Amino acid sequence: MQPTTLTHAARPRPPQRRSRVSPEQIADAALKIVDRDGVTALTMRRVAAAIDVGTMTLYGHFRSKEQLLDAVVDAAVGRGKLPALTGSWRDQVRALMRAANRNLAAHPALVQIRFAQPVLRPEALRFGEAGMGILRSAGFNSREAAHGFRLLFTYVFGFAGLSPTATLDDARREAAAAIAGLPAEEYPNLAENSAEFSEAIGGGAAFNYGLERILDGLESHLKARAT
Amino acid sequence: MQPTTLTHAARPRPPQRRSRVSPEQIADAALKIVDRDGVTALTMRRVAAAIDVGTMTLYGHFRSKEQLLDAVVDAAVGRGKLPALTGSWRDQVRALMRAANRNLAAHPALVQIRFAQPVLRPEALRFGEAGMGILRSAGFNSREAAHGFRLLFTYVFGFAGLSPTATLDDARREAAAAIAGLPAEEYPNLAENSAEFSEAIGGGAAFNYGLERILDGLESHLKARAT
DNA sequence: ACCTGAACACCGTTCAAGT
DNA sequence: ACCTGAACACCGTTCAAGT
Repeated sequence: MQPTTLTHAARPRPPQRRSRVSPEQIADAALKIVDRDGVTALTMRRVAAAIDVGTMTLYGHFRSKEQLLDAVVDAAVGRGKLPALTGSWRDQVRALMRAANRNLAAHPALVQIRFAQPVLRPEALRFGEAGMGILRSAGFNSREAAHGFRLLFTYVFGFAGLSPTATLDDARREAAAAIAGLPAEEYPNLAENSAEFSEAIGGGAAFNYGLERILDGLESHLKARAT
Repeated sequence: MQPTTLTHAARPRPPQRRSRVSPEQIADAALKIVDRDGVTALTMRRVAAAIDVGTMTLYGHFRSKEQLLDAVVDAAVGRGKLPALTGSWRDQVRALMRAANRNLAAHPALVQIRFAQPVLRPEALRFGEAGMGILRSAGFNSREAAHGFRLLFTYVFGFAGLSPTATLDDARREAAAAIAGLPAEEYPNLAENSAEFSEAIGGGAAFNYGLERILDGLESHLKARAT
């Protein structure tokens, strides 16, 4: 857009034919928008403007916005590397799920995208591969490992999806305020445990409590089968 | 719109001043659209057309589309009655969660709406009230009950969110196809357990397996605390 | 060959005018 | 007082024209 002065390259053809954009550049720009302003802020026009390109140029790389969203998921998932997996199966599952939770927390919009369209792309399936491997090695049979992984995946995913978009403290205050507005006779248990209920709507302690209960449940199932 | 002939009411004032619409009528019409065509099909213009009213009339009852969505959630949640709660705490929690799962399955769009905006409305909080009551009575302390309910809620919600929008069989076929397309050396555990992995992505058996593991985990925590 | 402005068929919502 | 058409500032995407 602005006149550029390239001192090191004085070629006969037009100075900068608009540096060709790659699909990766586009996906990165889209991910940045989505992380900063949420999934509703992601429009083709805005992505194009962010990389200083005509809107229609994006359609040379992606057939539709949906396909661009797939690429955004890939970009975000690929960025989160799997953790080192050592120790007991329980240690390994814990590490894997915490890594997934961290990655989803870093890219909250992933969850919303995931809901609109199931993600069965190679990058995302690495997570399933790792989980199935741990559970099979631990002694779960094929069906149990599959269901067990699904349980863990569902929890991690649901937790991220339910995580407040505002700050956690604000969300807790809102929850407490909502409970305070209820008739206490009709909602005695919420009224009595309002602070704890509001505290548990998110955060690391809540995540870990749930994860450990699930691991307890899987472990007791494994032991019951062994005897 | 069309000229109507009202034989039974020949009043001096205009024949049918456009029967006044209530917020409930609007929310019901919106819920019907959302259940039939998904949340992306829900537009103010379409809701208005469905009840044969000018688009702007809706804004006489709801300040914004977001507020209308809140009312849609209320309408859907209010329709699903809480089940009778009898038996052990485990029986009661199971019944409650299965009812919630059934209700979310009946209104898949609820999950998407819920992700966009936390739902802290009285109707929705009845579910939390019931859950907290059961867990407190079972002997969990305030903090444990809150975290335990959050775990259960997260699971039920996540399960519904991850449930395929297409038919379950189609989704399973797609998952199996995606795994078949992966390099087996890099994804050995998915390749070996492809059938079970695809089976576990949804359905009653998968839901129940996860729920029972969570209940196992909560129960072992309760017993450990008792000793 | 590659890029892209104009245009089309939609949105949610404001505003001013209808009755 | 209640209702609502026109208009505004947006969308995703098609199409035809630019280079």
